[in-house]
Amino acid sequence: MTPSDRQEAFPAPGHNHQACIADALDAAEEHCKSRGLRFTPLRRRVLEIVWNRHAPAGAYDILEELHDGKRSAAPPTVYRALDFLVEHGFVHKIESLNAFVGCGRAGEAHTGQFLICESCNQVGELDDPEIAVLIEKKAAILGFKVGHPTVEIIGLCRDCVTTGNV
Amino acid sequence: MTPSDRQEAFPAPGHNHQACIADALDAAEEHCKSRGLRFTPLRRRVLEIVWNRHAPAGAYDILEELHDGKRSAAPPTVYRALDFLVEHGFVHKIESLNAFVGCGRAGEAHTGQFLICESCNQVGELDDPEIAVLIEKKAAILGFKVGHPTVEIIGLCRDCVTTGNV
DNA sequence: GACTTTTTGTTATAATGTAACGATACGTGA
DNA sequence: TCACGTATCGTTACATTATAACAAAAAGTC
Repeated sequence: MTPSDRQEAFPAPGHNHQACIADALDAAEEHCKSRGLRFTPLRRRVLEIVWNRHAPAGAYDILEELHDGKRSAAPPTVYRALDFLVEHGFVHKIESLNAFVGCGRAGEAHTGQFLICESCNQVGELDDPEIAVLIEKKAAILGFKVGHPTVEIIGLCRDCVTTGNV
Repeated sequence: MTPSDRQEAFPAPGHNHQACIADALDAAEEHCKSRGLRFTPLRRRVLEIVWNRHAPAGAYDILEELHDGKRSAAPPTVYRALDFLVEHGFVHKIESLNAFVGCGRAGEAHTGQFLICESCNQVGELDDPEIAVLIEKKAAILGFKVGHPTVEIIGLCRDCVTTGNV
C-alpha cells in the first residue's frame, strides 16, 4: 500500500488487504514505540481484527474473534483495548453504528469524518479540512468552541451506486 | 417564543420555556393534522417530556417520567413513540449520546447538525446549509451519494466558555 | 529483588434497544 | 351502526452494548 492509496476514502476494490493490515500494524507499533506507549499483544490483536475488515466491527464481534481456538475473553478486555486504540487514534468509533474502524492516519491531526455505505457497509474516512474549518467557523459565530466534531454520513458508495446495489 | 428565537441554535438563557414547549406541541399537532398522522396522547406526552429539557433525554429517562404517578410503561412503548417522532422530524436522535432532543423545525428540510455542550449538556441545533452542501460536494467527488448526514459537535457553548464553566 | 504502576482476567451488572404476540382503539365501507 | 381491517399500545421476554469493581499477572523502576 503506497501513501497515495490513502488519498481515497474507500480502499480500492482489488487492493492487497493483507499488506494494508500489516502496514497499519507496523505504523501503530512505530507510533507507540516513539511515544513510550505499550503496544501489547492484546492491543495488537484487537487492532488487527478491526483492520481485517474495512467495514466497522462491533465490540462483541471483536470479542468473538478473540476467542478463536481456546482462550476466553470478557467484554472489558475488548473495551479496554479499544479505549487505548481510540485514545491514540489507531481506531475510530462510529457513533451511529456503535462500531469501530481502523484509522490509517494515526498521529496526523484530523477529526473523524466518515462515509458509511448503507449497502455494502464499508466505511471510508473523509478527512476534509475544509469541512472541519467551516464547522469551526459556523460554531464560532454562535460562540461555540468545538472540541470533538463527529461527522458520519450514511449513503451509498461509488461501487454500490454504479452497480445499482441498493 | 417568536420565530426569531429559533435563529439561535441555543435557547436564550431566560426564555419562557413553557411557551417554548407549548409551541412545539402545537406545531406538531398542526403538522400531524395536515398530514393525517395520529398525534396520540402517548406521542404527545413523550414529545412533551423530550421538550421539557433542552438537554437530550435518554429513552429510559423518558420512560421514568412516563411512569409518574401510577401508570406503568415498558421500553417498547417509549421506543415506538420515539420512532414516530423521529420519523416525522419532531425529535432528533443524538447518536453520540444515545439520546433525543426536540426539533423546532419539523417539516422544514434539514439535516441534523448539533452543538453539544460538554459542560452544561445543552444541545443546540445548527442547521447550516453551507455545511450540508459542502459535505455533499466533497462526498460527490468520491462518488458517494449522501443519504443521511449526521454532524454532532462536542464542545463548549458560549455561556460555558464565558463563565469558565468547564 | 522489593516496590509501584500498568495491564489483563473475571464476575457481575448496568444501560440501551428489539422481537413477538395479544389487546385495544381507530377508521372505513357495507 | 356494525363488522372488518389496520394502526397503536401493553406486556413479556430477551438481545445488544457497555461499565464497575476487584483480583491476578506482567512490566517498569530503583
